[in-house]
Amino acid sequence: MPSTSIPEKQAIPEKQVPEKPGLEGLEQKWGDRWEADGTYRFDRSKSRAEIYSIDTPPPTVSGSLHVGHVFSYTHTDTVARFHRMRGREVFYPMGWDDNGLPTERRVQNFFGVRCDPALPYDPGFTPPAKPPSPPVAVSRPNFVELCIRLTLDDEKTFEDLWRRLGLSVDWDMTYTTIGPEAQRASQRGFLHLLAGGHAYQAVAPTLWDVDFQTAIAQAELEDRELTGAYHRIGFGGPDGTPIEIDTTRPELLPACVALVAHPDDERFKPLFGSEATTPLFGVRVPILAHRLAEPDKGTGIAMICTFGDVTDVIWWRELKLPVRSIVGPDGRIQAEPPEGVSPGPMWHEVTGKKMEPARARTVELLRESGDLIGEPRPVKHAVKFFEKGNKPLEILTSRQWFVRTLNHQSRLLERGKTLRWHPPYMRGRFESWVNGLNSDWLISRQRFFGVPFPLWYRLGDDGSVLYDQALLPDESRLPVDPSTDVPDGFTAEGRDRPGGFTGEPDVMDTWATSSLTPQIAGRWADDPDLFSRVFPMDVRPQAHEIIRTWLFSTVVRSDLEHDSLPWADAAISGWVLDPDRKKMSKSKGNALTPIGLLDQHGADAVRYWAASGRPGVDTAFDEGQMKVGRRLAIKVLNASKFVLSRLSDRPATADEDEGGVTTPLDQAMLVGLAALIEEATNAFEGYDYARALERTESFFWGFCDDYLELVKGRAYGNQGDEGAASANRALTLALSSLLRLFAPFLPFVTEEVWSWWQDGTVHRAAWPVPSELRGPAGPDADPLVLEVAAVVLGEVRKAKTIAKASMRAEVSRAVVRDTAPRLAALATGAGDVCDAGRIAELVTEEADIFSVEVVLASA
RNA sequence: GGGCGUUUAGCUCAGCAGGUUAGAGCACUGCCCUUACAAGGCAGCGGUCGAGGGUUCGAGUCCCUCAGCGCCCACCA
Repeated sequence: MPSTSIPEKQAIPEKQVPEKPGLEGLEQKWGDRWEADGTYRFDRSKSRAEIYSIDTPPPTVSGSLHVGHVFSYTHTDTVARFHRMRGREVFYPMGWDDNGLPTERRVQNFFGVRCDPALPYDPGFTPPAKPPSPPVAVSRPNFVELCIRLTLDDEKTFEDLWRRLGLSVDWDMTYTTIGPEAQRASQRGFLHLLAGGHAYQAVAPTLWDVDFQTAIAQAELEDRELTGAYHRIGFGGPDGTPIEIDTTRPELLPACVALVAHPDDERFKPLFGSEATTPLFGVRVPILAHRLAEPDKGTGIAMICTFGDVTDVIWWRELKLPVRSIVGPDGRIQAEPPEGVSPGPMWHEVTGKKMEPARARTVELLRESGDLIGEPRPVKHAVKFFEKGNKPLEILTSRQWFVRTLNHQSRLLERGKTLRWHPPYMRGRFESWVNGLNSDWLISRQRFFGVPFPLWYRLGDDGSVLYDQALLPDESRLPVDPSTDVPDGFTAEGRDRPGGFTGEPDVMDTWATSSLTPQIAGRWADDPDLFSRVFPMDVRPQAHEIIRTWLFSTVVRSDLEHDSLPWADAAISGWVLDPDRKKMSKSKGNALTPIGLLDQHGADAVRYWAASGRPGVDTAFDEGQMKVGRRLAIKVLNASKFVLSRLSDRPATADEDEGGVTTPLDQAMLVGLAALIEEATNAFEGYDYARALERTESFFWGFCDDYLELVKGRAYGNQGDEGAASANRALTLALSSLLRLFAPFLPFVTEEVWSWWQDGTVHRAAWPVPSELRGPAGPDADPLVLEVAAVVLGEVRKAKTIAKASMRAEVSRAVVRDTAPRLAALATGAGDVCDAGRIAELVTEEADIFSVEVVLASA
């Protein structure tokens, strides 16, 4: 039997510089370590002033993360890391947006189920092993359970990717937009809106997606260019003369309620007040005047249908016209004709048809009846679609929930002005959206996987729904599902019985929930203490395309609920563009999965590319930049190795903190670095992480190429102990600052190097300040010393290159001509210049124009 | 139709308050195993800064006009 050896206590590794430093394994090593040490754990005992809180965008989990996500989430992470190092306690939760249509669709296909809100909850339900056809009907709670089950896997995958990328999220604070806390917050928020008169129910024309069979909000619209056709149709005029109108939607003829022309249009003035007769259906409709009718569009007179487009809605409302609707929720011409239309043969020709066939048939009929004038003329025109949909939207009349926005547009604009936008011009998008609002915010959806509206209605003795008698739950009951829960004062038997109650069947739109992400993440409904410490938050990072949805709706909710902005800053990120300058789509991005990029280039390298994309600017996808990032990370390792191995060579008695920086060249480098710290700090405070990175990187390369080369010999002791001590002291000071400056961008490699010689994590180390370098540099430090030395060294290198000589080649004599002050600066660094350039004799001559004459020893 | 952004080397981009011969990286060319680094280093080639006007001693940088590209918004029969 093999002896069981007691595992030896894990030896704490000596702080040391590896012989051959590399990037391999750093992500696993430090990822595990950060998790074990709780490096990014949020300390909720801190006060609001000490906390920096981030309203993280919850990615939609019914898909996969793509490079665009990696891009923008990296931006936020660099900012989070900066503020953490500045001493703020960073509240950086991660949310998953699992609520909504995309998840519903996946669940339906994956499990072979469909949701029927009328069914009771079945606690023992298990989905069939194979998706059956037709799908199994399940209750809403059962359906929601399946949605949650399916999204859990995605959420794990997403978390793994984020950890791999090095996001400094506190993974104990994740939330989901369908979880109980989110439901509680959503329902509580809704009840408050209702109590405050900000939410209301109305039967009104709304945009309707016939595939999803749900109402759609203005913010979810998308214009798409389609080829349609103008059809010229003759209406019967009052005096028998036909009135010609142009329409792209002749199938809506039976829904026609009026004709309309501009009030000043002389051609039609005589007709206003009289009636015309629709072709085929023979319905008499009034001829009216309205300013929105454009004389030069079509024939100058249009037919108003209920409803062909949003202009029809305006005409219908302002001209107080009747509704003559013909389209059902499924997108087909309904069975019964509307009032005023005969259920005769013409109606039978179109009823039950979808729009396209109905249009085709109507055109045939018009042609047969002689009411089609000329042939249809093809036209390209913009048609409104649900952004996630495939069919043109219809406008249907239905009962929906709205949140008032139109009555406080100006206050919302003020909020937008107070919010600090990064970059500032993004405010314009918010303002044009608010100015363009044409209806209140429609928040109800005729779907299932969303937060239910927390209310029921009384039923009349005849079984009719008494919409004005809503039954609301006490807040302590939240979250409730009215499809299974019972209102106070009723029993389950009363459901859907005359005299009883019925549950509100609709759910809230996904934006109605995610408009509360600050409240959800801050646990507003569950943990008021926490909420008071994080809200209003510091920053909302997000992409520009959802300013009109997510950003806008969050501002609305915070305004109504808290009378404040939800955050002080909005950091807007751009898109990732593929090489064709198009937005990188998921289909194209699939060839380049984020995990694949991380495998190939490493997290620090991918982050480097992402962080080089400036705030708000669309950025080209560029693997070349990742290679550059990787090279930078390797350079950090090697340069650090040089600096620190010098450190360990020295006798143990050498105390780093005691030594002074006495050499002017070292002092010059330190004051240059102090200036960099100032610049990088300012850039970060203005959310310009890209500038901070660019400046730091640029300094770092100069540091390696020039300063390191110049002081190398002296650091080894070529010029005596004091010079060596000064160089080594300056090198370690510089390395410490540079690592901290790079830490937000390259968290893995900087942490690795930090661990070679420092205690604790670099990510909780203090962000560098200029004084820590200006102090040791002393009051007489002159940056010119390094500048001139570097230029002279460059000229010497150039001479060697031209002579095809090695950089080690000896220079017997070098003559530097320059102005007196610059020569004076050079004189103080001459020892290092000669050392680095292997110059035997350095001669200076005063001159107006800089030049260096180099004589190689062997030449 | 209104608005915003953008247009700088072959490619990707800096150039923040106007100031000496316009910068970086990639790519390309040449040289160099130099004791931190050859998955490296050093150096070089390459641009009349979208077009045209204007302000200024001086403009890539400010103003006007125009064009290309992209985006946002709009009551597109």
